[in-house]
Amino acid sequence: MNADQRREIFRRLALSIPDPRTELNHASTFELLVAVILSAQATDKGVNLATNRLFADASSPQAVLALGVTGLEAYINSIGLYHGKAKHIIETCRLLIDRHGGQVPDSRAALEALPGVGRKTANVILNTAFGHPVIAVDTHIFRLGNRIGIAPGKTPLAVEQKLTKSTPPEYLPDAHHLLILHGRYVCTARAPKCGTCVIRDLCEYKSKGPAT
DNA sequence: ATCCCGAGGG
DNA sequence: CCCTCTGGAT
Repeated sequence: MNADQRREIFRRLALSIPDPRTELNHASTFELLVAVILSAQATDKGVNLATNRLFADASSPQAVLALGVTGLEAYINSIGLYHGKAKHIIETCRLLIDRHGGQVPDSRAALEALPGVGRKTANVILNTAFGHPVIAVDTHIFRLGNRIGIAPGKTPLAVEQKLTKSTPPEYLPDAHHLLILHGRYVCTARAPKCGTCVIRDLCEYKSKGPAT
């Protein structure tokens, strides 16, 4: 796939997705961090259902820490992997207070030092909250990179590096959300909606059905 | 490589 | 029923 094709793909995605932002409910960077930790192997819809109640009662590191693991679990036990996530979030709140004055840090190293925060979550915060031109490679973007052929790679990190290198600079800030939303609603894991896909003719996926 | 682990969709 | 959902820690 060449540079012109990549630019055309992002141009069309930007036209079809006018508001490329996260669908995770949040009113602060701290709330976004908690929501992104919860979103691992879970749907945004399910996360929002839990965080709507959680953030109404506890919207600061101090308030969430005060809930304790068991108290926090009561809000998030409808989400998969909730026990581990509760422990991580409580520990993360403690570190935010002890090391960062209760604020969410804006460096990759400091973010990845927080329990429950790996490269993907750190990249989401850096991009969404702090405007850094980085691309968080989640399950959707990993799938699209390989399926479309825009950034094939065996690991999420390999896909991220190819995307970072090959994405037209003007699309880098929004690339993460353009790709993830396209993956969520059109280029789905199970039965991709190739019939209504705006980049169908530029895609390398071999199993496309007939155009509609 | 394996474990964590609930809800919704096909 | 099986697969998938904005992964991370061990």
